[in-house]
Amino acid sequence: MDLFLSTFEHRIDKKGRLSVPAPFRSVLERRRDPLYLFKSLTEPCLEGCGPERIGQIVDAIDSMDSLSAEVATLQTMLSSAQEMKLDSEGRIMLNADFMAFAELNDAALYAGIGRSFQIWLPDRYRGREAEARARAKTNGLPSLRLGRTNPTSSDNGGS
Amino acid sequence: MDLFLSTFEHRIDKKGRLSVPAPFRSVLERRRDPLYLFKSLTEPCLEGCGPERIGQIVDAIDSMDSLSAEVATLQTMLSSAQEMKLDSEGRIMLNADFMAFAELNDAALYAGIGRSFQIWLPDRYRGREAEARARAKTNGLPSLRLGRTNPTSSDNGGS
DNA sequence: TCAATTCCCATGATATCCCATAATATCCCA
DNA sequence: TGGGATATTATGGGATATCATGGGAATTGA
Repeated sequence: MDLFLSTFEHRIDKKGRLSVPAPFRSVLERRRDPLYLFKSLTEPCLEGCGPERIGQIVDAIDSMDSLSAEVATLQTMLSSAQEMKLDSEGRIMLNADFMAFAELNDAALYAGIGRSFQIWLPDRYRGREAEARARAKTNGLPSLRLGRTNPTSSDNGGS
Repeated sequence: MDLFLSTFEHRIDKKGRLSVPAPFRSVLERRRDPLYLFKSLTEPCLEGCGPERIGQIVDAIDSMDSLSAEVATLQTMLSSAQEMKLDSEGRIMLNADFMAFAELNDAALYAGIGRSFQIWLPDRYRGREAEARARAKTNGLPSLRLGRTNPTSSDNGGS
């Protein structure tokens, strides 16, 4: 299983182009997956993933009551989602909406979080990381049960 | 699986013409599908889709009690549906009924939601989006029961 | 005949393609 | 193991194609 891991900071050039980290590209290429980006529902960042997650959202909508608030939320995700075409150098172009939403200007930080990754304003990401580490020190770790999954545990502490 | 995703805002010119976003056009062209529009049953917007969705509605009606209120509702969708012809530049012309229903004047916002898309008055759409995002922040994300791939997975926090 | 469409062409903005380059990482062989 | 040779990567810029949009002319239809 190949995952999106580690962080990378890249420049956004005058034309709005942004290189996708080569390790992320090779994950997608190995799976012959296109890349999708959408605006996070909860944080000021963009989310990147492959088609399977998009498909899950589409299927979930079809199986739910179309008048529910949850469907509206999921539709909001899809309406901001976009299949990104990479140029021959492996770069994407962020549209104005994406740029404004994550408040990006001339640089972006990729943070791999397993099955998906996020794109942040670099300074904001580093601030959040510091906060998260401080919280871990005072509040202790979230319950993480690693290794041999015992029968009842829902594995992948995800996200 | 090619889907209608992302949002696009386009101008409606003095002649009433409105460009269909190129990515939406290429989805339809790839499938050699005509484009259908109809008035949403639940919201002040237009819905756009290919023939398969129209067929689903027809099938649903056929399988229901023809005297039920639901059938009358679904028939309303069909009776407002119209096959749109695109001009050589990929534009459609909205009739007066469609324009009035969605309260459009000189601009329209396309919002892709997977297998179909919607056409909104831009400001109204953005208001709805803001509401949905606020709701997601306070109420949390809909629990995406991710596929049938892995019955034990607690969804790893989507956005 | 008049109004409303449809066809065709023009145009500016913008995305995409293709090439170049510098820095870094990887390879290879002594 | 070292160190030069080679490949990869991120980045930039000019040329080209695509797209949204607008307007005039031809065509339809009542």
